[in-house]
Amino acid sequence: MPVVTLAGVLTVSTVNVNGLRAAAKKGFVEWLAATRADVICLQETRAEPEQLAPEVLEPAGWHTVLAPSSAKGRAGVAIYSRAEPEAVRIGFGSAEFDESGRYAEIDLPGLVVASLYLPSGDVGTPRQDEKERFMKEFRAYLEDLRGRAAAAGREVLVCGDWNIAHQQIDLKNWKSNQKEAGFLPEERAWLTEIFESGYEDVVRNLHPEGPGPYSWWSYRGKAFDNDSGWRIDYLVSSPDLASRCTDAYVERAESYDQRWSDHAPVTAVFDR
Amino acid sequence: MPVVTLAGVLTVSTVNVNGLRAAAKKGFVEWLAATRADVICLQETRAEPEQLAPEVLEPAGWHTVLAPSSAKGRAGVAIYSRAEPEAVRIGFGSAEFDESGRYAEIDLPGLVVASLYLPSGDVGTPRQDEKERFMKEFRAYLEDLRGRAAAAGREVLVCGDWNIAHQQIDLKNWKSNQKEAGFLPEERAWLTEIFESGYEDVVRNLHPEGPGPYSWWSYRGKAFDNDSGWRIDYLVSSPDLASRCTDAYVERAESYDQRWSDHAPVTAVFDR
DNA sequence: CATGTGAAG
DNA sequence: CTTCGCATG
Repeated sequence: MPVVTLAGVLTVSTVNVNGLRAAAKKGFVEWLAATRADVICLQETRAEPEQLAPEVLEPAGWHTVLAPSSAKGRAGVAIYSRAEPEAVRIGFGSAEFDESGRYAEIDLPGLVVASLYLPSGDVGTPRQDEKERFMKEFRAYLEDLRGRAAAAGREVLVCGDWNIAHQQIDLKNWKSNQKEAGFLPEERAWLTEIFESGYEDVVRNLHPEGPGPYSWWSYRGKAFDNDSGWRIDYLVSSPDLASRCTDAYVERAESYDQRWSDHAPVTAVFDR
Repeated sequence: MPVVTLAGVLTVSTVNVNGLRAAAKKGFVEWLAATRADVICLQETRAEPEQLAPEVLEPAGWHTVLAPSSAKGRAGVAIYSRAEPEAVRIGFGSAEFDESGRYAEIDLPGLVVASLYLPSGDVGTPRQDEKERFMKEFRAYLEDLRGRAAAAGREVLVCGDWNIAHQQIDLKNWKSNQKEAGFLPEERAWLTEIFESGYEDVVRNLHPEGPGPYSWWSYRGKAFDNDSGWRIDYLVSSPDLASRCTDAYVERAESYDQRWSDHAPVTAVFDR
């Protein structure tokens, strides 16, 4: 294991990069070089492998999995792992979504790690219907995954941009957003179901008090400077792994111009 | 007449701005404030009036005429004049092209000034057919214009991006461009006809020797730094006005990053 | 307000 | 290589 990681622990980060090409030019590469994470899940890569610079596509010391969307420039997830995956799977068995660059998972010893990019949705448009279809299908998949992983002696960690703030403490302006995609009652209830079904929100576990920590701030207006954010990026794990989480935090940039995405990395540390 | 202009002369500039909004941010506003021109013809404004900042739409001391295309973000011509026009006309009586933001003219005392943006064309595509249709219709209009203007006691000056280099001395790499739109034999012959029909190329009149002066350099490659340009922006005038032209030049930027368009202003000075 | 695409130049 | 429109976020 490379010396830069921490012995005895597993560190996992997830971040929606909002275009990996743009992020790479603005600081992602430096962040990648400095991080001590063992596994990194990316969302919204919005690139084909051929469009990526070598230091992004094949950074030294990392194994990379890319799952681009069949629609150019849209969605796309990736997983970077210092250890070589025992298996790689793209999609979750959905005819509609497996080519959409929204889900990939890898097997590591005793663990399945997934990168998820749930559709954003947009109330009153076909995007919201798409989000609902995805939620329904993915909910069933999570149940399936739990059983399969347990049978194989693996914990589960689904990291990504879930595009839903769960509770009032998960976004700054909850009152004005009750009818907006990302904080609809049915979306929140869907997350509640998942968290009551035996999956855990490891950041909230360690930070039961809000507000935040937020992981996304719109580029519009002064959202970042006002900390007018949303917590929509989660690391969702099976219970035993959750119980081994010793640290969890958002790597919020110090200033607006140090950002390389509208999301910040969310990182959790687990005892091995 | 404003003090910044030159007494006893009429100065006219023409420039393809390649997006007036972008140009305004990069230096067009400063150029406008500094110019001594009395009339300015713009092409490729690519904006609706509402999209323009006040200092561009209604600069102090200028009367402005905007002729946007009905296709958003495409083409568009404009005329800025320090004197109030006696009349304004958009289009040249063409069913196909009058809404396409490619022609506008104003009457000034003793003079008709027009801003023309001829289609660029692209060999082997419908764009080239469009260019040919435009050329045919516009050729007839020029004949008509000559007669009408003369009857009204006005000279004619048609300024703009004609998207055709006339002779070998009008582009750096004429050999490799003989089959490219903008230097096709039939396009060159069309310009020759116009110049032999009693319209004059005032810049070439004063600068019979080439190469150039070029007025456009592709953004691709190192065209500007290598002065690999084309002379496709012309001030085309009736003979009496042409005989009064005392100066004519291209305002080439000093360096690549001082440009605010891929074209440079072409300016001519006439004794009044 | 920002990232991509695609047409156009 | 650049502008702009549009879709998406």
